[in-house]
Parts: sequence; C-alpha cells; structure tokens
Amino acid sequence: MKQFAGIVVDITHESVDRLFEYRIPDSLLPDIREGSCVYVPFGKANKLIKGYVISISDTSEYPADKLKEIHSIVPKASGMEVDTIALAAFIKKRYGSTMIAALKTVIPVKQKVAAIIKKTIVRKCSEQEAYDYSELFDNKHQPAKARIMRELAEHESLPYELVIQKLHVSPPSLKSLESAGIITLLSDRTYRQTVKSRTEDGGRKLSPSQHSIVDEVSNSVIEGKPVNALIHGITGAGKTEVYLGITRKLVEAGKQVIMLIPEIALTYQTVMRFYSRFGDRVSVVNSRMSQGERFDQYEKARQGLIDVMIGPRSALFTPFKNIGAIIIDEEHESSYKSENMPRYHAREVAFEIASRHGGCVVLGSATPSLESYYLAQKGSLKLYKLKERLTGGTLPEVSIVDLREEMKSGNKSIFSNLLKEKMMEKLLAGEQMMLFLNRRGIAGFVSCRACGHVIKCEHCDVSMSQHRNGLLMCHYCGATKPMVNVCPECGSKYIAGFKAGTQQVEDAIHKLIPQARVLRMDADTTKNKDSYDEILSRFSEGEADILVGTQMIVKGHDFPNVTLVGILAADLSLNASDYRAGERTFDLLTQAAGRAGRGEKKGEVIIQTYQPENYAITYAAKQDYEAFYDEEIAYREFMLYPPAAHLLCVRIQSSNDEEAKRIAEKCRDMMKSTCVRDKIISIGPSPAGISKVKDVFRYVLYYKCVEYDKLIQIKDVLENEEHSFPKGVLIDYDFDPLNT
DNA sequence: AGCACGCCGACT
DNA sequence: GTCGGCGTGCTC
Repeated sequence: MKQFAGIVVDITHESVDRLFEYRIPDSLLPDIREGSCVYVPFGKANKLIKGYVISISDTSEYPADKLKEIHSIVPKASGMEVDTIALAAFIKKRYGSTMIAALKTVIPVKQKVAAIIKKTIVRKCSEQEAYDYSELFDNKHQPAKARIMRELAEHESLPYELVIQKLHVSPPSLKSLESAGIITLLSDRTYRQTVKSRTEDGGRKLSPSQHSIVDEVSNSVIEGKPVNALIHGITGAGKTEVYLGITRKLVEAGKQVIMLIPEIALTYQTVMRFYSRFGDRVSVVNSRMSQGERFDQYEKARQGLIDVMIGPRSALFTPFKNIGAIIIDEEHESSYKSENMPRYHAREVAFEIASRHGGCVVLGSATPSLESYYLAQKGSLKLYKLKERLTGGTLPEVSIVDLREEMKSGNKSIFSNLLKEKMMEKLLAGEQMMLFLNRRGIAGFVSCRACGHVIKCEHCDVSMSQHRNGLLMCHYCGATKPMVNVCPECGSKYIAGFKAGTQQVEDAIHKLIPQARVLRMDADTTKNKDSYDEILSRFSEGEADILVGTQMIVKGHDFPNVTLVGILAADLSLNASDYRAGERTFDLLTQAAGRAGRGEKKGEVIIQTYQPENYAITYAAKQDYEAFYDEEIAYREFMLYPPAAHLLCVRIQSSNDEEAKRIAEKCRDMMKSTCVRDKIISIGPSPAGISKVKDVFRYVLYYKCVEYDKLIQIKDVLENEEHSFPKGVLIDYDFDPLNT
C-alpha cells in the first residue's frame, strides 16, 4: 500500500526547500498523485500550507510516529500550478534529475534573495526623532533597536536584507518597532520599470514571403491547430520582422509570447524593436539582472501585466496563462542546453510547454541545428526559407588557403602568404580586420602538417586526443594507441599535437607588423563583466586595426569598417573530439564570414586549414547549408549519432579514481542484457574528455539508440541502483550531450 | 518564512 | 526570582 508522500512545501525560503514526508490518509489515497497540490500541517503551529506531492512510496525514511497526515487536496488548484508541476515531472522523467532540481528550474526564482529584496524598511518619523529614539533605546539597553534607528536617522529607508545581515537586527525587533509606529516594513510591489513605454513604431512592410509565414503560423494557433515552424534564413533576411508579426497577431488574439535569445547575444537592437512595438507590455530578463529584478518580471507575467517576455533559456519558464508561441532565435546556439542539472534543452522543453498551452514553437536560424533540420525533413516541423537579403549588402568573397601548400613552400608562420598580404593591404587602406581562432575546450588532437591527416578512432570516427602518458585516446570508447612519429598516411615527420592561443597570435602580429594596433579578446581578457563590451566598443570606435579572439567575437555585432576576416585554423574546431565538430565548424565559419563587409565596402574572408577538402569548410565557404546538411546527416546516420539516433552520456564521478572506474564498469555490466535485448549500443566506459576536475575523477559511458524512450529506461534503471553505490559517487545523465 | 526555546541582563 | 529582548534552530 502506497501511503507515504514526499512533499515540497510552498514557502519562499531555501531552508525548507527539501522533501517532507507525510502520511496519506485512506480517504485521500485514491486521489493523490505525483504532482497533486495539497494542504499540509506544517511547523509547531501546524499551520496549513500548500505543498506539492513529489513522490509516493510505501516506505518512509522519517520516524513513522512523527509523521503528520496530509490535510486535504487543494480544491481549485490553478491550472498554472498543475501545469508547472507536470512540466517539472516531464523534465525529471526526460533528463533524469531529482524532482526538486526540476521544480527549481521551472518555478521562477523562489529563493531567499527574491523574497528579501522586495522588502524595505522606511522611517516614519523625523530625523531628529530617530536620533531621540536611538538614545532612548540605548538607555533601555536595546542595542539592536538603537543601531537601526541611528542608521535610519541618516537614511530614510533601508533594504531589509541589509538590516538583517549587516546590522544584526532580528525580525522580532523590527516587528516591535513597526507596531510602535516608528517604522514601516514595505513589501516592494512597485515593479522595477526597466524600460519606458513607447509605441510609435507601427512596423515595417513585410515582404510576401514574410507575410505568409506570419499568417500561416499565427492562424494555425488561433484556429487551434498549432504548427511548429523552422525559419531558415540568412542574417539580414528579416527573421526579426517575422517574429514581430507573429507576436503581434497572437497578442491581439489574447495570447502571450515568449522569445528566447542566446545567452550572450547582443540583441539590443532586436529588443528595442520589440519595445517600440509593444511598449510596456513586454519585459526582458537577462543574466546580468539580479534575482530580485528577474522575480519581478515573472511576477508581472503571472499577473497578466505583460504579454511578451524576452530572455535567455530561463525565460522559458515565464508563468504565462495562455502561451501562443515560443520563439527561439538562433536556435542552434549551444546556450539553449543547460549545463546544470537537469540538463534540459530549451528547444525540447519549448515543444512540451507550447503543446500544453495549445501554442506553437517557432525556431529561427541561419545555420539550423541538425536536430531541427532533421525534424523539418521528416515533416514534424514546417520549414520556411527566407532567401533574399532585404538590407542589401553583398556576400563576402571567401578564399580557402591550404596550409599544407604553405608548409611545402617553407612558410611555417601562423599566417599564410595570402593573409599577410591582405592584412597589409587593409592596414594601409585604414580598414579593420578580425582574426579568429576557433579554439574551444579540449584540443589536443594530432594532425599532420604536410598532408592534413588527423588520427581518429576507428570505432567512433572522432579525433583522438594526446595524453600526458604519450598515448592517444578516444574519449568516447576509451580505445588507445601509441603516439605516432611519422604520419601513417604520407610518411611525413611533421605530425604533432595541435595547439595555438590568442596570445601567440597577438605576438606574431607584433613581430610581423609592429605598427598595427591590436586588441585581444578571449576568456583571459574578458574576466570581468564589462570588459567584453568595452573591448568591442573600443574596436568599434577604431581604436585598433586588428581584433584577435576566440569564437566570442563572431556573435552578433556589426562593424561596418571590418573588411577582412581571417580564420587562422579551421582545423581547431573541426578536430574537436566529438561528433558535432563538423556542425560547429560550419556554424562558426558561416558566422565569422558574416562579420566581413557589413558596411558599404565588400568583405573578404580567408579560411586557413590543413583540410581544404573537408565538406564543412567547402560548404561554409559557399554558404550552402543544404549541401552541408546532406553530408553531415549521412555521417550521423551511418555512425548512429544524433539526430539519427539518440545518445545518452552517463557520467560517473568520484574522488577515488579506482572507485569511479569500478562503478562505471558495474553500470556497464548491469545494463548488458538490456542493451542486447533492446538493441542499444553500449560504448565505454572511458575517462571523460576532462578526466579530472578539482580532484574528482570522471568516467563516461555512452548509450546509442534510435528510440529515446529506451535510453530513458536505461537512465531509470541506473537511477534506481544509485543508492547501492558507495557514498561520494555521483552520477549524472546527459541526453544528446553537446560536449563530453 | 514563522514559531518556540533558551540565554542573558535588568528590575519588582 | 521573573520579565522581556534577542539569537538560534527546526519544521515531516
């Protein structure tokens, strides 16, 4: 008999943010489900508070005699509450996390800061009276009250949090001051107004193709037959106008719209267009806002004060009542996948939320993710193409430089002769250029400078990495082979690990062209929050001729005076040891190329590589997404990588290397028969790409299967076994991982 | 968050 | 002694 329930109580505080067990009375037994909203007696006073049933079981951890009973089921639990819990349950099921972790992601910032920040203490007497009070309290030996009155004499109001923490005044003292009428505790319901309302922009004229997308998509929702869409359109093709059009029509129909933008996207212009169209009915959240500010925005949504929410991944969980559409701009961006538990993908969760609301999902990108394009090809997404560039401007001229040839002609520098020549030319013309080093995560692959050959794993077709012990290793299956001294392909001895940094590039420029002014942008130079914007604006104002950086410089931002973009070694991302290397390279090259010639002058792009024949590079140079997709999907289908199949990464962590390895092997053995029965391919275990973080060792196991549900079953089985593993062993699950 | 409990200094 | 303020810790 299942008679115990794990419940999360509805109190806005971290310390009660855990499971409490209750007994389920017989009378309620038939009606209680996971996700039910119930009243429970809580605390010494047995005050009835709202709680959510998270789990139901037939045993209890807590001493049975101390368990209380669930009082009742909340009669008219609002649809929104039920939806939220159900969504958390979906995330838990699909991505494998605790229900609490799932709830924390779907319930907007119900945490300490949010609750405290909105309270303010206001003095209700004159400055002089405040001093008098402080002396009075001194005499009465009430130091806490004296402290706060002295502070209040100088400042008319103080934030609650500050008073409690810095001034060491406890809530009871404040209460007594409040009842004495000396101060007031103000719950700050006056929402921070982030933008002024403006509504003069009536919208531009839509092209016929834009118009038909807007009509088809919004009508499908209004008529109750929502169609999910993928808009494939190059930069400047007017995707934002389409988003605006869809949003307007749905808002007019009484629905709300969520628009997701990538984490670091510099979408100031985009956001301003929404503001000028929808005024104060639109809200924005971003990662720089304080939790309190974000909470306010969500609260406005809950109360129906806004219709449109714009923000990163987390804006997905805006508590709207009737969502008409969730728009995901630049849907291929990796920031839509959560790095924390639960590792959900905003795109997938968006489909779930939209379908619960009878709304649709609109994806937009110049280089769609393989996943989305695959869905479009299979017909579960409607594909729209925006081909023509409305803003004018010509496509840049792209040249591919074969570094093997440079090598042969004796040029061993970072810059090819063509790039050197062009850099000089632009410098003399007073134009700017960007040099781009697409370094990311773990490089360490081994390639031949003479023929471009890269050592790959025979089983997984991803690059092998060079290890400290001199072995080459595959980070998917763990296979090793000895380091080679001569290229197995051409016999050249110029085969070695590939490494390069932006600092070296900067030094090389100084050596080559001492008079050039260089700005460098990478993780090192952008440690503090504002330096990112600062470097970009300095470059934009012409303070430097050359901007050197990692992939962070290719996103957004138009520099009209940039006429040359150099990609120093496309191989760096091409040979990253994971199956998405080609896709990422195509995306980065396309974006980088898009940086050149945004102004009047024609742009030029130079791609340097040891593998000029690689399809990701040749198609990126031609800006031919469809051709790239066809090749790439063939590879994925052949190797059974997503989206042709699904991949589950099980990560086993422990501070004890042996233990982590042993548990990983135990997991593999445990699932062996299931894998055979369900035709699931099991790979590994092997040390993770980053095999040790802060002295915690990490092993990974991969499971490949066409059916997602079967992988969820693997996760469920392993999850149930976790309690039998030694303490200190941590396991997490990552579906279709972006990086390993 | 809210509430009780226990500690500590002041005053009948 | 006892009263009241204040900090601390717990809530199934």
